[in-house]
Amino acid sequence: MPSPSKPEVPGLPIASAERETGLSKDTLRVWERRYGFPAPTRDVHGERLYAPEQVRQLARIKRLMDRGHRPGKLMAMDADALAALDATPGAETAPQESHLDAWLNLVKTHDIDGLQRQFHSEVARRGLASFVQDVAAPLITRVGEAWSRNELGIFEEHLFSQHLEKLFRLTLANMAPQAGHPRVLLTTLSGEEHTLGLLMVEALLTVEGAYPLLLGPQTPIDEIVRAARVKDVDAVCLSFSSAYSSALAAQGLRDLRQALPAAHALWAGGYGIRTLRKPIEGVCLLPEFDDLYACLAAWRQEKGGKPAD
Amino acid sequence: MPSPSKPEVPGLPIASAERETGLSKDTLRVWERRYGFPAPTRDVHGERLYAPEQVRQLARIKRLMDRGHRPGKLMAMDADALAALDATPGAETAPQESHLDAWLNLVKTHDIDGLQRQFHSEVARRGLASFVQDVAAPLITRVGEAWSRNELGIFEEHLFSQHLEKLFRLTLANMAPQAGHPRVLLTTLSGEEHTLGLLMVEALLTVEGAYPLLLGPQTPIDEIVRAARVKDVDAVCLSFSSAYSSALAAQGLRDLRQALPAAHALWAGGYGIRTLRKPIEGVCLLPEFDDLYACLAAWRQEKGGKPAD
DNA sequence: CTGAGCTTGTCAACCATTTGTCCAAGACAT
DNA sequence: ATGTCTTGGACAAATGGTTGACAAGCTCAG
Repeated sequence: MPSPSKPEVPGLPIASAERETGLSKDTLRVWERRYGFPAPTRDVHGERLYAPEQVRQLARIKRLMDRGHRPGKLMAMDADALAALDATPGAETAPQESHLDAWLNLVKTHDIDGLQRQFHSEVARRGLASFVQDVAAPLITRVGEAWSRNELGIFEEHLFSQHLEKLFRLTLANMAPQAGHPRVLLTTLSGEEHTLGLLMVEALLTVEGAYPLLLGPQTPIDEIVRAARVKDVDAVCLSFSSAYSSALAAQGLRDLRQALPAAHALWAGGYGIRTLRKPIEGVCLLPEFDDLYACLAAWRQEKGGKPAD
Repeated sequence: MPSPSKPEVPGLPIASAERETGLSKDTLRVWERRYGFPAPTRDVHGERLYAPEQVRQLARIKRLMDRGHRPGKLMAMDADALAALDATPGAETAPQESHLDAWLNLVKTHDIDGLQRQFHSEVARRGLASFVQDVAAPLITRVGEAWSRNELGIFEEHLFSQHLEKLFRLTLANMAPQAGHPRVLLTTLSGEEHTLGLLMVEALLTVEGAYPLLLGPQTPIDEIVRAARVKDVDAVCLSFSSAYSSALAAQGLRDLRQALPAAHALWAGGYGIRTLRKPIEGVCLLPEFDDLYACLAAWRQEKGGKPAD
């Protein structure tokens, strides 16, 4: 049925071109007059007929114009040059600082409703990744400092942690499991109770299209090994809070590295390893969140696995 | 119910053809007179009977007209040429558009669970503002196009809208009411049923720290005026989908502007006003989402009001 | 930082064609 | 009678085309 000879569509009328490209009829005509570019054929009655290929190029030009390019330059380019220009991303955004103080006040005054709403609000506002790096992490630090300065009680600190945790669990539950790669087991060593670090890493991994497996805190080393084997993960990622002794962390990492088959990578993140000087054989240290991205990229390149999309 | 094998379908009367195709009786008759195309048989009394095949072709013609083609040319084509034209992709291009195609597939296959998860996931991933501009809006357009190409039924389109709406309502409910400025009343004029545009604007306003007041669709003009007065809003924002006639939109805006005290600003957004040429006195036209930001900034500067934080 | 000059989208004026709706008058069935 | 249908004529609105003008925005010296 699909005849080998293409039906060869004559072309789209100017109204269609306008709809498809978002360029007004006037503009289409004046471009033709000035630059000679959209050179549509004419039907028997002299009305314009734009070839689909032309329409596609016009739409591309429109997009580039919206990015700030000027028509005159674009018209002088051929299709290839336009395509090259089209593949260039934009800029990033910067975080805030004074905002954090306001939040600290919410914690101090036990305004849990306001806190919860602000959390949700901020996630929706800036996206999960930015929330983790630019809001949650700094805020946790601030709360810790405030606590050590005795401006906050344990009660407030726990309240804060619980609500932040609730937010992460709720948000992550709503996100698709993705089933992407790499598969990463998330846990902490015995003695490290803080879960928030794990949740933040889980969030970042999910956003990046990886497949995090949250095991919860305080898993004994032999159990971590068993879980890694059973779940066939690509990497094990441990989180260390600032309260954790860096010497203990180093020892634990060495022990785990020895017990864990080389097929599983071993990553470690969090404030607790910031003071570690020497690299540990076979362990990837991620003192900053950005290091996690680099680590992910490296794994994907090494594995040759496609980055999901 | 009736006999299972009944190829003997005499045809549909003109009233049915009108319902099926969306073309008025007058139009059907005048086409027959002028182009000779819909050539229905007649019953004993000389009344028109349209064959199902004809009705199908008429529906296709109607869809193509909605895409900017002119009736006269379409009538001159045979069924094959129409099918070819129907299948011609318009301006479909773009880098990450492949992503949108995946979503479109979810819609086509009624995978509502997957859709819902993907929605949540994407909001968390990129933040609400980016979701609105870079995902929801393009996706709505794509769904509309797919529908006009008959790749989607009305059922799928409604399912899609409902779930997207649900997402917005849930997300917005979780965000802080903010109580910021300006206070903006959101609604549509009578005849415009689409709510999604309003919800998207509500989302952007919320993110920007304004105070949106969602009134729901189809509010009569005098009621809008009353609501604006009672709720003491700074601006009224109307949304027009692409289905809304731009002439009607212009008239409605003029009428409302006249009835609305000058203290309330009047904004209008959506595809439906993209083709409006002349600015309307005292009305701020926002064909693109970015224009909303500019409009907000302008209002805040003019009012000298502090930007909420 | 400013002004001259170029760029560029929009609009007006005017014409031709297309096209949807309305109207008048008659036919027929309920 | 009343409502729906048919026919054909008339007409206003919309669309498309051409040419010319112009204001707002951008660029680039000075």
